[in-house]
Amino acid sequence: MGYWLLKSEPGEFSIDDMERVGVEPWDGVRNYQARNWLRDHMQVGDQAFFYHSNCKEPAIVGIVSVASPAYPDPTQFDPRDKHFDPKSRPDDPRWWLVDVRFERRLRRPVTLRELKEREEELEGLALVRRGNRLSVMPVTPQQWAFILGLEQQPESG
DNA sequence: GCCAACGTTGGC
DNA sequence: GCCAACGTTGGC
Repeated sequence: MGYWLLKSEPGEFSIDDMERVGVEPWDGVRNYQARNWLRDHMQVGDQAFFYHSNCKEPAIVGIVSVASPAYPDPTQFDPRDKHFDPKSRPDDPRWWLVDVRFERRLRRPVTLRELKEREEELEGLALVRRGNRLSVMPVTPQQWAFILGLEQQPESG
């Protein structure tokens, strides 16, 4: 079982939206490293943290699961879509996605600030590295378990 | 292949 | 809204 973290701007698509729709195509990823994780490493059934970025309180707020194998992101071929990529060809798609399924909310948001305070335990997690912009990143089983442990504690600091 | 310019991300 | 960090682009 693989573990991941997916960023989403709550102004665009929040955990509320995720819960309401149930299953969502994770489209719009336009970063090659993130694309590679999606396309080459995600497996159906993998678990992922749902992270709110670029907002008042950046935090992990929920858990989703991978609900489909990777397939070409249809928005790259739609000229009216803001994620349209004129250089991508249907016979050689550049951008891929998976469907994700809502699993649950965390008992409380586990904030970025809090995660950074525990950098010793979360060493290597891209999210807490300075300047990181990756929107799809792997999480180790140890990091996954540690963050689930944080969820069970009241926020400190 | 270098690297300056530019656009985007995302915390603050 | 600011701006540092980073990825991409394109001239050379």
